[in-house]
Amino acid sequence: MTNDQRLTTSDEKFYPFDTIEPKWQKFWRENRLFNVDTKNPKDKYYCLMMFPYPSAALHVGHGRNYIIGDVVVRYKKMRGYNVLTPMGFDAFGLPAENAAIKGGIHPKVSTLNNISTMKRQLNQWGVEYDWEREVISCLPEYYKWTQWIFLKLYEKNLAYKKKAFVNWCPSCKTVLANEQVINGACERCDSEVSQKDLEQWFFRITHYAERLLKDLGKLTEWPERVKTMQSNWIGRSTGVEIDFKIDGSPKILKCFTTRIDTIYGATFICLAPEHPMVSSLIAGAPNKIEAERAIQKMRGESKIERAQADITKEGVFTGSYVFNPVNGNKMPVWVANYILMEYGTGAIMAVPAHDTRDFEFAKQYKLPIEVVIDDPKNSFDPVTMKEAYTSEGVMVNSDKFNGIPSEQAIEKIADYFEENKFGKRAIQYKLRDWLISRQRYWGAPIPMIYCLKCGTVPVPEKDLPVLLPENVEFRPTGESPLKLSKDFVNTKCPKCGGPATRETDTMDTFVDSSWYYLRYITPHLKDKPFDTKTVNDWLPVDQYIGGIEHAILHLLYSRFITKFFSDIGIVGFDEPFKNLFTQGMIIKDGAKMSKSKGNVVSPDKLIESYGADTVRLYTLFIGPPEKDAEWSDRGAEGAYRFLGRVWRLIEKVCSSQFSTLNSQLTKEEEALKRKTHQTIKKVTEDLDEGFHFNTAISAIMELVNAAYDLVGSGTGGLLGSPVLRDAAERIVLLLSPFVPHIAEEMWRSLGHNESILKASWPVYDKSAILEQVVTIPIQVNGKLRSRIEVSSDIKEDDLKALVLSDAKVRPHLAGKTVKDVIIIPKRLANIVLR
RNA sequence: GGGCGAGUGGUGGAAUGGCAUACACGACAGACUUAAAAUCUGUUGGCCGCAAGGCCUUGAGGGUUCAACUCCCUCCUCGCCCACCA
Repeated sequence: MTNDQRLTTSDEKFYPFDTIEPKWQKFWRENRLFNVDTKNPKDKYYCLMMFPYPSAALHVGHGRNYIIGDVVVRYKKMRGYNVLTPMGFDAFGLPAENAAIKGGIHPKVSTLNNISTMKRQLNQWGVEYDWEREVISCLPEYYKWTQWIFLKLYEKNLAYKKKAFVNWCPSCKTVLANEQVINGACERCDSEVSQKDLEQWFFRITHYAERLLKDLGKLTEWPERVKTMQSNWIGRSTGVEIDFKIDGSPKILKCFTTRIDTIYGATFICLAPEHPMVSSLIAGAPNKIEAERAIQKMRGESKIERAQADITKEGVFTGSYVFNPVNGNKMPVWVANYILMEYGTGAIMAVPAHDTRDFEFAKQYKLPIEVVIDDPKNSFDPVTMKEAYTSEGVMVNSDKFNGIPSEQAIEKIADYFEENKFGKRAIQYKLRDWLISRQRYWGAPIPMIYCLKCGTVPVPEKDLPVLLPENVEFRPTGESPLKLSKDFVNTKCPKCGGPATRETDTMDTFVDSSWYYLRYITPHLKDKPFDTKTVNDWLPVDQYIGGIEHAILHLLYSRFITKFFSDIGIVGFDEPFKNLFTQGMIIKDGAKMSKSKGNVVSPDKLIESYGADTVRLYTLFIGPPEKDAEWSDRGAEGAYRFLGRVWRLIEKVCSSQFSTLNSQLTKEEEALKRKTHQTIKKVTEDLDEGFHFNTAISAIMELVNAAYDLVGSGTGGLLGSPVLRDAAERIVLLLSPFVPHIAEEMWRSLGHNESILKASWPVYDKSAILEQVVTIPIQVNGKLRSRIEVSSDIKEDDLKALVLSDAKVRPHLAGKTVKDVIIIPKRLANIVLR
């Protein structure tokens, strides 16, 4: 029997969660406790969870995101914030279309069905939203504005069409953005991605590369990890672009390098096989036929082959030479498979002595190696060198730059290049423009028209939305299914009225999700995507919560769109998300939950057996929320047991008679009061300083245990003490963000008439947490030997004396000299012996 | 190859220079019960010891410190991200 099969066998429930949960869910909704009037932004707090793609059903892994968000929302509400918490669906996308091809159900039908299932699940979890603001990206009232954004980008020359080698997924039969290619494979289906020369629409995100990078500095409340990933993805590097004169040609060959200090060691040039100058450079080569064949072969290598660092380097000499501007040396020009056309200028100066790849290539093709940087400890001989020396060092064989440290030479030689017009300083980014065309049906149509007379014409704003036709064949052909719809394709040119055709590609769904957080603010506007003033009142988002898998894609695109909106003056901020929290995955049997692996834990059954509060509590208690965590049904059972314990405690308290005021608290009452206030402090700090739900919950567990200790079994103990009643009320309040249904029910049982959401978060009393007596551990040379109880305001000298005379300590001091006694007030004493 | 993160009981984890193993799961024992479940009460890092107590223990090794899971150095293992990026 595995540890998950044995669930509670008792039919008896610890408490009637099956009646109280639906009851309070209905109550919260009917009383509109989570609905917000955006006209009143006083004390606003915008808490946003990444909206989901509507797949068949949610599992407990998805739940973590929404539960975390719901805790934040409820906590902030109790702290008096006006909390906006909207939800919607990222409803365009491939899975629905693939399902339609397989099962024949229209994507719109299956998507809307899935949405209603997911809404039911979200409701059952007790995660509440302002559903009046729901946005669904596949509906015309939403994608009209996605298309509008395209037009605005086009207007500003930030959307453009070009023919390019693009990533093509043969299984999804569509192109992919660079961000969607993982190790040369499709991020969705893992098929090997090939290259295709296609005419496609791009967004000029590179125009924003510098700002996207620089402004990461403003995002002080984002995880470092996400910022590092974005910064690596943008990949800024500074260097020099060198103009090489070609022997026997008036043309110039440009190369980018970050290591201009090694220019004297450059012995040849390498071009990417796709470099536009390749054909003219090989024109006069003696081995022209052979070279052309080799270059064709290199071009045919797939991205996945090319991406492997251990692939054998291949190259071929073009027959042409260029001159090294610093010394006039003639350098042969090669074509090599390790040069990428997409980066830099698609051509490099090769410095075999100081670059690992160039070294390998030079050895293979017996090209000269010239050392120009010496390691202060070693001197290199190009003949015996086993590998390239890529670190810094001292310049040698570099004419007037000899003897200076190489890192200084970078600046000096760059100046020298600019003075002599050999080239200029340049900045390169790894970030590429965002390819947004998709040859698929289930997406927002790109609002462009092609007229034989007028060329490419944008759809006028008044004609939006360009509606996605519903009667369409879904068979994937490698071209957009929209091409098959004559009614869609054939149209009139908005300029000349003549016959014209529509663009049939749809937009990447990441365009839909790059602006949805703005639509929530004024979701029903008919004449614009959002109202600028209201959006400025409510954004940036105060807390964004979602999965780490969006660290680059969605978060980078959203930042780009926001900066664009800021530039055209329709928003008054240039970063959309102030705080970002990325939660870890829930793992089952060592793997991420997925239908294909068959390790999905459905919340439905768990909620049926234990209730939503149990699922919530366990999900929050499982571990630090930013880390991955292994799901165990047994753990969930423990959470259920705890809620049963709390329920019975409150029952006991409710059925007791309470004396009004005790003149003098007993020792036990003092202890419970202190523990209560310490717990308020701990839980509040855990919620304020981060998302430390697991430790907050364990603190409440400790308080419940302490209360039980004092209640005793049966009727004795503290029952009837106002201190106990006070503790009970605080327990319910502290628990309420985590387990809202049971908390609401117990709150009413304790005699309150208003929702616990309207109650204030408890505040701890500073004087109540002070201990009059503290236990001081005593160490001798750092080893624990004894403990003593002392008054917390004891004087240091008195404590020293007590420590040295302690019965358990004295034997350890025998025959030794006390060198020092270290006292850390209220914490610890350490006797240092010689 | 580069970057980031992690490594603590049988398990999830707590402690960010000051009592290592909080809280929970599991296990064991007891109470209740005809019995079981549930509940309640204990015990539960390892070794030695009847006990008092002692010794060891946070991936390995070294260092700083009165004091190190925590800081520094070297190494090992795992995870994630990036990767022929010039």
